[in-house]
Amino acid sequence: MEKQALLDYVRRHIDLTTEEEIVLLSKVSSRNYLKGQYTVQQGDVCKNLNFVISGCLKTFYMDAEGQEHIVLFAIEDWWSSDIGSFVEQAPADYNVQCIENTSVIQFSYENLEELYVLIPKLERLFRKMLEKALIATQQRIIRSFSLTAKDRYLKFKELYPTIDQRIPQYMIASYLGITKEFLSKIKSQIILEQ
Amino acid sequence: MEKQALLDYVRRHIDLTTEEEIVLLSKVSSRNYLKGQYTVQQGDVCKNLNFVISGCLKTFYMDAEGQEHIVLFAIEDWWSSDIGSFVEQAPADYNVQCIENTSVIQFSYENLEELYVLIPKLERLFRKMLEKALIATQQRIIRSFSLTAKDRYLKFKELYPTIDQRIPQYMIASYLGITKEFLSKIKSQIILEQ
DNA sequence: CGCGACGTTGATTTGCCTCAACGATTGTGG
DNA sequence: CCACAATCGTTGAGGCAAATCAACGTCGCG
Repeated sequence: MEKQALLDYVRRHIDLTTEEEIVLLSKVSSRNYLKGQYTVQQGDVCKNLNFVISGCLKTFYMDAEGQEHIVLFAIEDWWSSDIGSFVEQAPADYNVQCIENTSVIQFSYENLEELYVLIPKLERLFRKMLEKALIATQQRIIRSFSLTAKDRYLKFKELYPTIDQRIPQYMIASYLGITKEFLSKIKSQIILEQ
Repeated sequence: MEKQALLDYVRRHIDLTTEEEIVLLSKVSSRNYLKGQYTVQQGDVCKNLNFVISGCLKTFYMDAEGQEHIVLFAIEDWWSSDIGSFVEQAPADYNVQCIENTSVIQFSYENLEELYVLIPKLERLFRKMLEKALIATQQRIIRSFSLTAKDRYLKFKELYPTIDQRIPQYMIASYLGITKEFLSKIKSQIILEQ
């Protein structure tokens, strides 16, 4: 069942006893979303931290002009939430929406706080997850400042080949910080080159 | 002495017993750097996580054209390191350099790993620190995509008024992802407006 | 079939960069 | 105490990457 994928993930980072694994699973729940559904909306408090079993989500900011700016994509084995809203239990700055039919394991804020007490090793798990997320996010800032749009796109394909093939181009453009028109021009230019 | 500032910081996030505080302090060391000195250089393995007591550091990436791109500034009560290099104990992508004479408390990689075992509560402290860092870094990406250079500068001044007054403009320009010339033009434009 | 979602292409505009020259300030050694 | 270099900031001319706007193409689906 779906929770097995979560256990596999956890076991790659920390060692839990069988009892601890049972406690962990007793405090999470699984949920399915349809393509297009939101798991968080700007202004709401983000109640869950989601571990993605299958499918794909985007976390995005909607600016004053109605433009979407994608903070991150999440696919299998990734975490998805408005983390600021979740940890502060404050209104969300971002929207999180399913790009495909999506299955997740949910940690509610209260249950996760309980779990940290029941299984202190989980602090370590999430510390490591956050380290990775921070490193990746810093690298993305550097890429956005030191590379041209074309090179950012090529790097994106290199880093996330599976995502590139699954989602519409206009979302990739948003993630890269460019318009869909310009990404289209970049792609035709790349095709001409080879 | 300097280590008091670290204790104050720790106490704001977790509760340690007196014994634990003593253990913690026994595993860290304080160090002073002069303006211009590096705490990490690109290619070296980052051996320490630094908690800033006084002074200011910049973490930056030097690209193929020799241009600096600033990942973050760190002042009093902030953490400074190439976190990717530190957690993987792998060659650093970034340089960390002191912009002022700087005093830090250092956690060596080995001592921090020991400390996580001796005082598991520290996992929680660093989890929270990383949450904050990730949230701030995500917000910076959104700002860099949704705001003009001028608005990013105004936001920077709003978020980090003390940093703005302490460091040369060309570093702020680098942090904002623009050239020093263009920041100069932005500033003169702002002055004209009021 | 026809509509909506997504992608393409071209003309024009613009935000920001590059390059170059020129201050202003500080520090340093003769 | 002054020359001078180094460091940092300013200003202007010209150029380019990417945005905007608009029109059109394509495909899947109710």
